[in-house]
Parts: sequence; C-alpha cells; structure tokens
Amino acid sequence: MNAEGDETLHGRILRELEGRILSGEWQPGHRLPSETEIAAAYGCSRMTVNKVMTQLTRAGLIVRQRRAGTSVAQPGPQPAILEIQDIQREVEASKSVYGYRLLNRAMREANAGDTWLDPSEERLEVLELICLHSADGQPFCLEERQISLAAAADVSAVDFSVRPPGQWLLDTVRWSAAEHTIRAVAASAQASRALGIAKGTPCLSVERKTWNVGRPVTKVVLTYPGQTHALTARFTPASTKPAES
Amino acid sequence: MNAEGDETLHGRILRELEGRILSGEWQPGHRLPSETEIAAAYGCSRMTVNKVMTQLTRAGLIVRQRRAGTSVAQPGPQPAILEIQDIQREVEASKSVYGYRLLNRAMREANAGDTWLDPSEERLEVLELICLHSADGQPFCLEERQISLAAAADVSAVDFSVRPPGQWLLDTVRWSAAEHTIRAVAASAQASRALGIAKGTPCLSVERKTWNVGRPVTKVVLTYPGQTHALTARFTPASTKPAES
DNA sequence: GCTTCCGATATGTCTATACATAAAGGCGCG
DNA sequence: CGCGCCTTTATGTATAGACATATCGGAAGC
Repeated sequence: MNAEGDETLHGRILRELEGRILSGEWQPGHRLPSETEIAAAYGCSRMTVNKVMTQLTRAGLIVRQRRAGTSVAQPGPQPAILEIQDIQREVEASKSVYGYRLLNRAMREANAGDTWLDPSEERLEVLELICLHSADGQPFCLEERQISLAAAADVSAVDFSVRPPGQWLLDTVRWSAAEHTIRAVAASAQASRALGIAKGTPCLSVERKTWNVGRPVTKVVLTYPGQTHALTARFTPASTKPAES
Repeated sequence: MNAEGDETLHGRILRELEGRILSGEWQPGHRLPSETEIAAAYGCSRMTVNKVMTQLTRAGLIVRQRRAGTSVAQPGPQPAILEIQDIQREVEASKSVYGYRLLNRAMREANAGDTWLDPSEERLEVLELICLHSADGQPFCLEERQISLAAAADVSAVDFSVRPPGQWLLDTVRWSAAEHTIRAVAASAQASRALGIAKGTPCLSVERKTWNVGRPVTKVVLTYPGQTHALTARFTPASTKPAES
C-alpha cells in the first residue's frame, strides 16, 4: 500500500469528500450519498466511511441526521479565526534578528487595581515585569506583565534579564484557560518612550490573561507600535487542517 | 442507557481523559496507559478507545508513537485563537439596537490600486460600498467594501440600502479561503467624519479578503472607533470543544 | 565491548457484524 | 379523509478479530 498510494484509505476518502465540498462542487445543502453507497464505491466497509464522516461532522463541513441522510453544511455565520504568534517566532519569521531587554522588575502586594486577580484570596504578591522586544535593533513590542506568586511561586527566584517571561511561563506553569483582548490604543507616555514613537500614536494592544484551573496566573499587555504591525491569519470555512499559505 | 448516564461510552472516556490532561493531573510528557489497558479498565474493546485517542491526537492534546506509547503533548507554542464576530451579532450580543446605513455605492473599473484582485484578469468591474453600522444610534463601525463582479455577477442588481452586503454575500456567494489582518490605524478624514471622532484617533482596523476557488471575491475594511471596541476570545490549550465563557 | 538482529509491544488501519435510534413515508383503520 | 402505527432507511455506537508497522530493548554474534 504505497508507491504513489502512500496513504490510508480513510485519508483518501476524507480528502476527496472534503475537496468536493470546499471546491464548491457540492454546494451547501447538497445531499451526499449514504455511508453504504460510499463504502460500496470505495470497496470498503461502512465503518471506514463512518470514521471519515464523523471527522467531517466535527469539522463542521457536513450535517447529519438519522434517516434524512447527510448534507453539506451551510457555512457558519462567523467562521473567522485568528492565530496569534509567539513574539520571538513572529520576529524571526520575518527574517529579523530577535532582541530582548528587561526594563523593570518589581515585586509588590496586589491592590484594588489588579482586577484580573481573584479578590477573595488575600495577601497576594505580584511580580511586575516590563520588557522590550526588538527586531533588528528596532523596538518591536512592549510587554507589561504581572505574574501571581500564588500560582507560580518559583518565579521569584528567576531573573528575567535574558529569557522572556512568556517562554519561561509556557515551559513551567500549566494553563487551562486564557483570554485575549485586542484593542487599538493611543501610545501612553511610557509606551512612546520605550518604543521610540510619538505619544498618542495608534498602537495595537494585545492583552492576554491566563488561568490555571480557575486560578489567575498572569496578565500581559503587549503593545505594538502602530501601523508597523498587523495580525494576520488565513483560513478556510471549516477545514480539518489549518489553512496553508 | 440514559437517566444520568445519557452519554456514549467513547464520549465518557474522552471527557475523562481530557479532564485529567486539562486539569494538570497528567502533566505534559506524562505517559498514559496503553489502549489495551484503558480498554480493560472501561471494559470495552480497543477500537472504542482508539477512536477516542484519535480525536485527542487531532486536538493536539496527546502525542502518540508506535511502540513508545502515548504521552501528554507539550502545550503548543502559539495556541492562541481569536474568533471574530459578525457585526450585527456583535452589536446585539451587547443588548444594543443594531442600525445600518449605506453611505455610498459606486461601480467602477478595477485599477492598479486594487492589489487584492488577480491582475491577470482584465476589464474587471468592482462594486464599491461604504456603509455605517451603528449600535443604539451611535456609530459603531465603518465598512468599506469592494466586490468583484467577476465572482458575484448578481451583486449589480442588489440594492444594499437595507441589508448589509456582508450578510448578502454570506448567503449567496461561496468562499473557500479568507484572510484577516488586524491593525491599529489613525482615523482617516473619511473615517473620522463617518464615525464622529477626531481625525487621528486610534482605530481598530480589520481587513478581510475572501476568495472562491482561488478567485478574489471581496475585500472589506472594518474600522472601529478606537478604545470603544475590542476583540475578545477565550480558549483552552487544545480542547476539542470551543471554550465556554 | 560493540554492533546487529530479532522478538515483544503498542499503535495504525481495516473488516464484518450487531444492535440501537430517529425519522420519513406509506398503510390501514376508524 | 385523517389520524396513528409500522416498516424502511440511514445514521450512531460498539465489538472482536486481523494484519501492518514502527521501535525499544535485550540477546546473539563479532
């Protein structure tokens, strides 16, 4: 089972059905053959076809109903998804040299302004970091991060002057939920100084909060100098694989 | 097979394994029992377990290798995903009254500035629309859209004074690929006038290009007045289902 | 002691079969 | 003529068995 046919049977069936749907050959609402018919066409058992159909269903490409049969799904109303890259990766993807610098590191008690923390827990300590990421020596992104010591005790012993906290956290602390918020903001005094731009310049701000089993771990605000940076993503209606460029 | 156990067997196995991974009980790298052992534990056949494992693999929660066995995957480096809502939906989700107004409608020949179009095709006509979406009477978002007549001939007969073009397109024209770009921009003269804000105010700009089988269909730029709008998404590392709020 | 080969192990794929369940459509009875 | 039941169809779930294939680890041979 190889030479040119180096492919599993259900892999082939999946690709062919997917192709007919994504290419538009089968329009939304089109009724497709029954499992039994497809199985006969490929000369395989129904279970094999069933596995494929299950995957297509999970991907949202088809809709199935008992007795009524299977039909191509209407494209979802908001199928848009954007993937946000890791900063170092992002810089190096554009063939630039990545640079990192720690601007500030401070430990403090949590106060009323830390709305991302659970207010029920008391006497929380927070590590506050301000870092600058650069590409080819030019300021690329300002990172303002807060880490809860309750969720990551080890963090107090780490010196973040060489390695960005984001990478350390990813390797060290589990996270079970996260939230992203993207805004356009005017550069603050601090941001304009660090990024070397005029105060009030439009900047893209990405805020990320992370939890571990309900407990807040970290909050980070990434500020990208305006106009020079954009978040981009390509995708297909509901494909089972990520969109290729 | 219901009452409280209203659940399929492989659904239960999936949830339980997923739970142990997402909760952190099984850390990344943790070797999990073989299919045969799990099957024995649940008193089911290996095929049933295999189906579950396949899904967990597709979701990126586990890594499998022949003979070596199955282990919990390292959390992906950039697992961040953002879902962008349809505008009317977005407005109504915040319990505001949605409003729509067509500001301009013009047909013209494509020119060199239309880089989103395929330059090989000649004599292309483009429908250009400018619309304003509002929430509770306040300007919410400015939409500047171009539609290729080659990809959607019917569009010339449609009057977009009542229904937003985005909805019409979703229902009428197939799309097979799309690309999103998010930027922070300073409000242009036109945007500031339409949105009732000062020129130069930071705005969130979402650009979406859509193709149908390689042919450009439409390009749209949505401009949201700065600071008042944000894109938000919640998610879990690599769950098989979307994150619940 | 080092390399090579081989068997044990765990996953990957596929089949044939069985029974459950939902629903469309036809049939019969009132 | 209309209502409800019942058959038929198609999917949903699960099983047991078979064979393929990659690879780890130890045994055999140099």
